[in-house]
Parts: sequence; structure tokens; C-alpha cells
Amino acid sequence: MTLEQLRIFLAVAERQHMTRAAEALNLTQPAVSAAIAALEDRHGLPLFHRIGRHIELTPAGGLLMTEAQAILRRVAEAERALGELRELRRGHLTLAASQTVGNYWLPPIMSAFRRQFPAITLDLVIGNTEQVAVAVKNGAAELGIVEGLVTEAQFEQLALPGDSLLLVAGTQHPWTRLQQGRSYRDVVTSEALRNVDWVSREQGSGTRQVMETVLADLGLDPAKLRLTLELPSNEAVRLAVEANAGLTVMSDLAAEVGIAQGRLVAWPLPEAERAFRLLRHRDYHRSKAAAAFMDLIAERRAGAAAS
Amino acid sequence: MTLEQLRIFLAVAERQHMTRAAEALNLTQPAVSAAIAALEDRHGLPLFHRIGRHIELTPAGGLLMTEAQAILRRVAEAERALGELRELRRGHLTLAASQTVGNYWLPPIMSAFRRQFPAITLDLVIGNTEQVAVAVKNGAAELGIVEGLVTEAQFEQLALPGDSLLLVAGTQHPWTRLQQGRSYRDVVTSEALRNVDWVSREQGSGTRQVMETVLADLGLDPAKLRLTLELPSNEAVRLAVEANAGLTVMSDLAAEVGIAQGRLVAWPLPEAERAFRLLRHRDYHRSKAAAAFMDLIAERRAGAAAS
DNA sequence: TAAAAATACTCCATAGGTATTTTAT
DNA sequence: ATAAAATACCTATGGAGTATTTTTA
Repeated sequence: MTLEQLRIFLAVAERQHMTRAAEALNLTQPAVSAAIAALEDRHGLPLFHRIGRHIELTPAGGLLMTEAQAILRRVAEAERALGELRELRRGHLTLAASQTVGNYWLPPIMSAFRRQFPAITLDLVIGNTEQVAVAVKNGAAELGIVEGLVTEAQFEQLALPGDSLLLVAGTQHPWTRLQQGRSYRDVVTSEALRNVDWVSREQGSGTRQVMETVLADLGLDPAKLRLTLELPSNEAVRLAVEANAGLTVMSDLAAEVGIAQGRLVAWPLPEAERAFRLLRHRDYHRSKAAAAFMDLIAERRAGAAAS
Repeated sequence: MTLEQLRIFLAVAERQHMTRAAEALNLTQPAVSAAIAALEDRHGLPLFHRIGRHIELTPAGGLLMTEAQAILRRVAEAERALGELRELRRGHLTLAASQTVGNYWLPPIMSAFRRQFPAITLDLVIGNTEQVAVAVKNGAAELGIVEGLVTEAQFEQLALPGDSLLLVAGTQHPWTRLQQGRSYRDVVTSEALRNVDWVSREQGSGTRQVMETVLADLGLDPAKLRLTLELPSNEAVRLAVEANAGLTVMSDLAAEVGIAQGRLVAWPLPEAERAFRLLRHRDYHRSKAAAAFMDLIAERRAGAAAS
């Protein structure tokens, strides 16, 4: 029993006529006769009565007609679903990203993607660089975007323009008022920052590490920083800094809102431009959804460069 | 998309392994690879990730796996149903018969058939000879059994031992008492039957016609018979005769019960043996059920001849 | 006589086989 | 070194075609 045989059989059964079925199927009459004969032989049952020059369904034929309709309907359904998957009219893309990327950089891109491909659902897992790498490695996420470097060879990597780290303080913070009128090179120095309260993410977070590294580069010993608050999320840190609880180092993406609202003042840090990296498993097929997502990122990068 | 391809795909998907699927299917590994490649090509989608030396389902593959299971389940269902039809484990046979055959002769045969083939349902339509012929001609019934002769060439006919017509009277009928001790040749004559009350089926029924013909052969004018009762069924006639309302002519099959109970007395009529005829449309395929039914009839005939 | 299905045959596409290569563990 | 899949190539079966025959309305 072949799907083609079932299609032919159904065309014949619907018309009770082999020749007309052949015309409808763009086949010759003998081809149709042969297909029916093959079905009858295989199952050892006549499907049609041959009555002179017309044919009529036998009980077995009637049974098979119902079954053939059900089978072919299901097959058509399957092919349609695969077609939609291919044509991006359906699908799903799971992304993994680190905190800053996932919270600030990705959301506008994801929303642009959803506008462009409304039928493709997106899923975002936020984790640290290590967790993102694992997710991409085992297929839990198809694309990962991280701030840090990943060295494993199984990843195909694409460098993206990332963020910059800023030294950030609340507009009304006493320290901020002291810096009024001072030049950048006077503000961002170990002297100016030595006796300042800091707000930060918790020990062990990537952002905390970055902050300590950056401040160490400026000559400040991380162990000697006066940490007034340790908070579990970037947002919490930003709100605390806006409330003048202390200074911090954070991504320009995270600080943006506060600066726009006039609640934060920020100074760029030296050498603090970070590239983001998009990760993909070399061996997994790139889904149409993923390809479209990567295209969208490329366009935005081009657009940003042009503007 | 071919059912074979789906079967192969499913075997691979279930095992996430082409070589093992090939073994399970008694195919070679390249044959399996080719089938998967054909499916992937046809739909323009990868169904498996090739990761080093193992494979994993893609989302498209997962979708197809569900669909393939449903499709193949339905196909297996269809093949099983056709197989059962072929093997007589399912089926239906519609019979048409005339009054006497349908009421007295067929029921024990039908019940023997049901015992032998419990899964084949039987349907019996009772009508006159004409109606039976039409039912067989248009396929409403596959087999017909009639008392009369049918001449149309489209029927394949089989003669069956039928019934005999009897002259029947109630045990306590006054006329019956008069015949006590008289020989058969004195009873069944026009003289003995001239001034007798008769019970009969209604004008126009086959049985009535048969009765009038038989009596006419004996020399009795049907128009002059004293009909005391005209009743619409053989049973009603028999009960009336048992109640001594008059004499009648009926099939030995119909009279049997009354004779066995001592309520009826019967005399065979001359030349009154009627053959039954089994009708089948030459052009319709003989279903397994019909063939089995005809076999059963043949066996019974052989058994009857032997006993 | 015309219309429908079956039959006879020829041809080619494709599914499956064997042998081998590529790739990763 | 081994195991898995892909590739190359060959063969044969079966599906489709053309031409013809058979049958019946």
C-alpha cells in the first residue's frame, strides 16, 4: 500500500470511474487500472465491482475509501506543517543571554523580530556566561549572546558591538556635587574615588567581577572599597544609585534610563568597551528562525554604523 | 513523501540512530541514509542534526515524528480492517427471500451461519419474488432465495431442494373426521374437496396464487371456492386452520409445527414439490461472506441427502 | 459503434544493494 | 582504531507510458 495508490484509489472511488480519475490525476487510464489492481492484489480483495463498462465500490472498497481519506488528510496536514516550518510561518527560537544582554540589549531586538515574524515564538533564558555556553552546547538554546569570551571550538562566534562600562553616580550624591566643573581626567582617578561609598551586585556575579577589574585598573584595591549595598540585580543597583546610596560601575545600557531622566550622572571608563559575542553550535543546523534572527542583528549593526 | 520513507524515518527517530534502525528494518545503512535524505530534500528541512557520529531530532523532525506515528497507525488500522474483511473476521451479508423461505427455511440456516461466523452480520429482507429479484439486481441484497422461477440472464441461479405443498386441515375439523380411514387417493380429489370452507392468504399474494393453481390442477374452479377467511400472513392462516376455520394449501415448512403438535392433518398434493432458487448477480464479486453462506447451504443439502 | 476497462509491452526513475570515504570519538 | 554516517556507483523492480484487445451498452 502506497500513498500514491491511495490517492489514485480515492480519485477513482469518488468518481466511480477510472478514466475520469486518470484525467483528473494527469495519468493514463492503464496506470490507474494498474494501481487499483495492485491494491486489490496486495490485499486479496476486490475494491470495485466491474459491471459491464462501469464500476462500483465493493464493501471493502467502501471501507478503504474512508480510511484513505483519513490517511491522506493526515499526510496533507503533515506536509502543510513542514511547509510552514520551512516558510517561517511557524517556529520557535530559544535564546540564551547573560544578564546585561538579556535585560537591556536583547529586548528591543526581540520585539522587532516578533513584529517581523509574528508566528515565530521566542524564548529567552538569562544566565551567566557559563550557563549560556552550556545551553548552546546541549541544544537547550540555539543562539547565545554573552559579554565574555568563550574559547571552545564547537562554537561559531560572531562579534557584536556591545556596551561600554560607565562610572555612575546619583545626580544628588554629595560626591557628584564635588565633581561639578572638574574635568573628566580629574574625576575618573583613584584619588577622586578613594573615599567613596559603592553599591554593587553580589559577590560572584559577573558584573561585580567586571566592576572590580575595572576599578583595579584604575588603581583601586577591590578589597578596600567601601561597599554600602550589595544587591541581587542590575535594576536594584541602579535604583539604589539613583537614590544616591553610592557609586557603581555599570553598563551604559543599564544606566541609560537613569541618565535620560536626569537621575544619574555617568563618566565613561577607560578601555571599557565590551563586545558581545553571539554563539551558535557549529554542528546544529541553523534553523530558519535563527538565520532570520542573525540577519536582523546584522541589519541593526549596519543601521547603527550608518547613523 | 512515501509510507516507506515515513516508516524508515520513524525507526530512525525512535532510536536516534540510522545504523540500528537499518538493522531493525532489515535494510542497509545507506538505504536508510538515502530515505532520510530524500525526506529532507523533498521538504527542504533537516530532520536530524548530525553531531559528530550521532544524530538528534530537529524541531521539524519532532513534528514529523508525531505525524508519522499518526499516519502509520492509521495505515496499519486500514490494513488490519482489510485483512479481517478478507479473513471473514468481519463483514456483512444481506439476503433477500420470499415469505415462505424467509420465515421457515432460512432462519435455521442463518443461525447456523452466525454460529460459524459470529463476526459476520446478516440481514434479511422479505419480499415477493419480484422484489427479491430487484434487490439482487441493484445490489441491495447479495443473495436472493425465491420459490418461483426468475428468467433474467443477469442472475446466476442455483437450484435448492425446496418445500412441498400440502393440503392442510385442522385435526378437529368436521371434514377431517369424515376422511378418517379413507385412502389418500380418495381424499385429495375434487369430489372430496368441493363443498369445503377454505382459509387463504389475501388475493394477490404468491401463496394464494399457488393455492389456486394447485386446486385448479385438481379440477376445482378457484372462483367457486368457499373462502371463509382471507388473512395477511402464513402464520395467521395456519392458526386459523388449526382452529378448524377451514382447509388451506401451504408449504410443509409452514405446516410442520402444527402437524408436530397434532393440531393439523396434512396430505401431500400431487406434483407439489417446489424447488427454491438462489439468485446472485453475475457481475458483482462474490463476497467471502456470500461464498461461505453458499457453502453452508451446499453442506446442508449434502447432509440432507445422506440422511 | 463507442466507451470503458484490461492486457501486453517498453522504458525509466528510484529504491536498495555493495564498496568506499569522511569524520569524530 | 572504531563506529557512524555520507558518498559513489550499480542493479533491478515497479510505475508510467503507448498500443491494443475485450466487453457491453
